[in-house]
Amino acid sequence: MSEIPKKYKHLEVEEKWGEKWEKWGIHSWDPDRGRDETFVVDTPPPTVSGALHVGHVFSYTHQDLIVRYQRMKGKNIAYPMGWDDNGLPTERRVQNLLGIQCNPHLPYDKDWKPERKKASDKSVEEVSRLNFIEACSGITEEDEQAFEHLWRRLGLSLDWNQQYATIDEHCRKVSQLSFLDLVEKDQVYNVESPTMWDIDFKTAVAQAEVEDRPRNGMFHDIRFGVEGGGELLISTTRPELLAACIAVVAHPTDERYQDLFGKFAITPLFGARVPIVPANHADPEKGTGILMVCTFGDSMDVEWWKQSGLAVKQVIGRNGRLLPVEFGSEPFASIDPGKAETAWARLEGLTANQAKKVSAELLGEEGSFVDGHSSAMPDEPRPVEQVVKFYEKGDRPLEFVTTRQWFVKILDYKEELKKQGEKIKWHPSYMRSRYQNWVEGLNQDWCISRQRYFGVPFPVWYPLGSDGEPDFSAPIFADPEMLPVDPLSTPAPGYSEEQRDVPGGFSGEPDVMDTWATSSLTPQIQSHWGVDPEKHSKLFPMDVRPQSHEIIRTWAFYTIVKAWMHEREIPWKHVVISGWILDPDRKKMSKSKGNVVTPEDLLTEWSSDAIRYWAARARLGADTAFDPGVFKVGRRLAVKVFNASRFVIMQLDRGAGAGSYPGVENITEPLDIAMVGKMRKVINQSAAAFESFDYAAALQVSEEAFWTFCDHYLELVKIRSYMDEDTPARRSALAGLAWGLKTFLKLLAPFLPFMTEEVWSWRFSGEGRDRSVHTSAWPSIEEVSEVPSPLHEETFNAAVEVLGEIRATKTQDQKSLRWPVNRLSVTASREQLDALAPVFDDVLMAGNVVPDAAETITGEPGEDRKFLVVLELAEEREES
RNA sequence: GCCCGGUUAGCUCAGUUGGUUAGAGCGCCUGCCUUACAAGCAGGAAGUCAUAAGUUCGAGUCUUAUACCGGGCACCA
Repeated sequence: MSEIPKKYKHLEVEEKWGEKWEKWGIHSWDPDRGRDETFVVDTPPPTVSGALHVGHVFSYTHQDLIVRYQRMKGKNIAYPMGWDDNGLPTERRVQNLLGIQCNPHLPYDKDWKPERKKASDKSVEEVSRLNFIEACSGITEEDEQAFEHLWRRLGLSLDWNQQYATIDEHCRKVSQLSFLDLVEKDQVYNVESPTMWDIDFKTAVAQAEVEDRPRNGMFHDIRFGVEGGGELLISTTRPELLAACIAVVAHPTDERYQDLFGKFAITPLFGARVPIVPANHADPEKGTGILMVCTFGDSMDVEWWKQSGLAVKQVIGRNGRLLPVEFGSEPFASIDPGKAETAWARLEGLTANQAKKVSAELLGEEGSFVDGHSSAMPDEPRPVEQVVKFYEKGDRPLEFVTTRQWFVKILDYKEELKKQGEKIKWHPSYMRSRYQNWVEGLNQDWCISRQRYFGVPFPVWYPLGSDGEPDFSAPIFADPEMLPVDPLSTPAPGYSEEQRDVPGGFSGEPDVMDTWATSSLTPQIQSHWGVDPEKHSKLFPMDVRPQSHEIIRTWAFYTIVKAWMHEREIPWKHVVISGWILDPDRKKMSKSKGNVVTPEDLLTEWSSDAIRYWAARARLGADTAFDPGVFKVGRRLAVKVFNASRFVIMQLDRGAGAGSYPGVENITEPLDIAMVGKMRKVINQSAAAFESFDYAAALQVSEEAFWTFCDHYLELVKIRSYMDEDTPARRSALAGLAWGLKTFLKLLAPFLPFMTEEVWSWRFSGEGRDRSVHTSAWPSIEEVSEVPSPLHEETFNAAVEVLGEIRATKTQDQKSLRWPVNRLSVTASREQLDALAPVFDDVLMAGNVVPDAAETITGEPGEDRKFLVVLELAEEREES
């Protein structure tokens, strides 16, 4: 039996329990238990190259609350930790930290070692692909350690034996298996077509990674000639794409342009002859009602071009600069190639933004092919508010560039995917509509290839013709036994390394998969789909996917896609969505706004339990303010657990001897019975809340009951438990205290894992499951099935109310609460007095009323139906 | 334009199927060293439940509309 400390030192205690839990292995998944008794969590793998954020603490705590409850319910918990280290964020971080850039044409240098450079050093070193990948791996390892340290301090009950990283061998293997399975099922294809392209990262991006940003654009009215005479005026914000114009369109019903349909327009500057045709997407209300279609200004252009059969005029290159163009022949035919070339000479090589200005100048000067006008711009450009698509991590607008990419077919399956969403339970339920909205709005297949280096390679090669050109229509796929494979270091099946990149040989696919192509497989990764069928059957489909709402359209959606395509299954039964942390201005807290607080500092200052309490108060899905006021309340609750437990255990040790406390069969006194009666409700409500993932409601009901237990029950039972003789009354008090405290420690254990474990260890720790409060059985009303129900429902409240009146009188009289009462009379209805009678003696003792100086009077209840309490305080107080 | 949340005390939030006088904590004010806890305890002040109409014997709760805040989707020459 340990000595009970007087003060709580959270840093020491938290470290102690972190180590013990690890040593005991109480968070480990047991592979021998069946699916039915297992609770499986699809833990979000954080982007390790991002900053540790208080938002992480918030949402990971939510998962842990649910997990800890399920563990106490006896479930075998599968709660792994994954790290999302592959992909762009890591590449960016490595480029910045080490000042390196990948040049895939350089050979591997085995002597090269990554070194951090000084912030002032702006130089950039080029390294080979493999050196670059090594550097990325090194940096992510450091980052992962920082996360792990925070997770352990926060008390997340993760199974550290079950870890994965999205770039590790296992994840590469599963990702490639997934790809090959989709090839087999004919759900992927590669095609050369216009794709959204980030000109800075020089990679394709998927629809889900695109965000709209408002921008101030300029409408340019441009004068086009009409073949056979006449002119028309189109409005555009992208004059720099004029050379890419392939047609001019207006709405089929637009009166103004009926005569022009079927004719050809002549573009200014470049003299291209383009058809004038009707198109439904032209809005007569907007601009001049007639517009140019370019390859490609926006997604409408792409769509219209696809059904037009016209050739592409690509003028924007992969770096966002205007490409060299030869005028005079298809597709850049011109009625005046010389003039076109002169104009283009001033544009070629410029960025889109620079070209916009220069184009306007050129148009204003001499661009027109219309008789009687030298200028092709009758008016100055006018400002217009527009919305432009950006890659979510990018700084410049996306362009549509024609490239060869791999796609997963999702557009064909919108209905099926919506149905999958309906089979899953969303918490809160309204989050389902975000998923449904997204699926309904899909307009592109899922582009999974990225022109990056630190990612999972495609297990694909292409045969080279005698001309050395790859045949993309006949890709060579890896055999599953080869996985994971890097097609740039391993030759294609049936070829030798000498045949790489030579005519008649083969060439490896240089692209890597998008991060989401891997993280969409977290259930399959954890369950070893395709690798270990038995393990897979024990872990899949999973129970719960915790995540935040901004990645419903990516992580949740793609995971649902993969589970459906591979096995026609839902990946998990429940999705639980955490909200965001808002700063006091109600804006999302983010690194860029500079208002991020370091999580480690918070834990040090307030204790892990206090921070967990704050997170636990937020309902699922609700955005929550960063509020130190709530940390304080959490700390107060933890300290209260500490002090109340000290008191209860001191009473128990004194009255019954350390460790051998009276059991619940001794609970015979009406007050104690009434306390048990109240607790039955609390136990039921808390469990019901946890079953529906509403940890916040569970906390609320347990917390409130605990304060009542401390402020009222402990006060009322105190004097009886002080008694020196071993009477049934005292035994009942001690039994009530012991059961009550133990029950509260369990109810609060998910929220305050450190404090409750600390207190549990003083006297309640036992054998087997009872070694830790966190593996002990969740409270059940079965434990107190022998304790009778209270005779009156209101007994406990009556005691609290009358004692409250006594305390109020003393306080208003500026006397201490132990001040003696000489006389007391309580007037109330028959019914109220019946409720009070069994606990009246406890009330008198707690109120320090002189024995035999109290009376109860049956009368009309007061207007407020409260007890009418009249008392006379002692004049003097004896010094003790 | 379509869709989803939210609006309750100065602040942060509860408020089940409609049911007496709308709750808690923080903050504020007053008092109290009380054989667990001053990191405490007791008490107090403080709300036109965003607005309007409706349903009802009765609305914070249900319906409709509006306003504001936040978010999602679509469109965006």
